[in-house]
Amino acid sequence: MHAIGTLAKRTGTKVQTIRYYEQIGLLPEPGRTEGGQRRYDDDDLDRLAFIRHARQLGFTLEAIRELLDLSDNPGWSCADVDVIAHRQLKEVEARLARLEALRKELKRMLRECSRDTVSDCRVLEVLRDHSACLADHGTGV
Amino acid sequence: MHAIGTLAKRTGTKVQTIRYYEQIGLLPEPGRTEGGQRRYDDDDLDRLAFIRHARQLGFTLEAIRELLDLSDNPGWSCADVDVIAHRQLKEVEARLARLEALRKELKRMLRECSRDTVSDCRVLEVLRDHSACLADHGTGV
DNA sequence: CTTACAAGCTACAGTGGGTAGAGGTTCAAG
DNA sequence: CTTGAACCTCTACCCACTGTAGCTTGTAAG
Ligand SMILES: [Zn+2]
Ligand SMILES: [Zn+2]
Ligand SMILES: [Zn+2]
Ligand SMILES: [Zn+2]
Repeated sequence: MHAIGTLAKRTGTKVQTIRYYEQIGLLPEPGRTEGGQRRYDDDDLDRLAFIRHARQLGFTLEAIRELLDLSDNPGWSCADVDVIAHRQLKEVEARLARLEALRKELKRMLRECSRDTVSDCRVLEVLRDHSACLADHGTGV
Repeated sequence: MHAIGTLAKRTGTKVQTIRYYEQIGLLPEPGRTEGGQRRYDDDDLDRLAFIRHARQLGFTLEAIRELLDLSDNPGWSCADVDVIAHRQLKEVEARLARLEALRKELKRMLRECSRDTVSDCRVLEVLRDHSACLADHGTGV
């Protein structure tokens, strides 16, 4: 039986975060001492470790909820699990593409700046006018 | 003189977002009609376009506030502007590195999965146990 | 000039994923 | 038995919006 602080230390989670996961139904309500303090067993520890690791891999709490549900049915096909992971991969790849474009444009802005006065600053110039910008983030203005 | 909806359409911003920017002091309070509706001039349009473009490049509203302040002093050195842009570049690069690691691990998980039952699913296995994971996201668990 | 209705207004709540603090209680070591 | 670290609940806050409810204003057609 572990106190909440032990769980926190062992999984690298803040105590408040553990209570938050309980509140949103991601962790089950644990047993309590007579005085009302939470006490966890090793299953809770494993479940929290799973959640934290999935969070580190960028899964949303909703996706994690689905994964936990699936993981409770060991005999089922893992196709659904893989669909969730694949969706996550696609999201990561989309964000990567977007960030890569931003990185390129930021580098270019900085490279082209003469480092003189604000009125000549290439960075501000590009920010004022997307047509001076090579990134393809939408066409507003 | 433009109504708020015109500004919204021309900059690809939601009407509520424009009112939000005003509320947090990023856009000045515009004039009003007798009936109380906001009316904007072309300077407001330029300022909003600047904000939206900087947002598309990932700058935070706080950074944008600084950039706008600097941009109001055309004679100053643009060193401060470039510091802000450089900071933003570093943040983008850090996120890129992190996402790249996630992408790699997600791909590996999916490649190695036998696509059989949940109990054998490689995806779940890796999520349960970081030591089966090649990503280097901290040492918690 | 009336009427219809799109577009505007304010105010407040909610999103995701937590984090911080106030103010009080309990556990465990010495 | 005392001390004090760790626990408890509750509330509010972070970012950058977004959505809703319930009302008022502006404008163009008939
Ligand atoms: Zn510059
Ligand atoms: Zn651009
Ligand atoms: Zn699988
Ligand atoms: Zn891992």
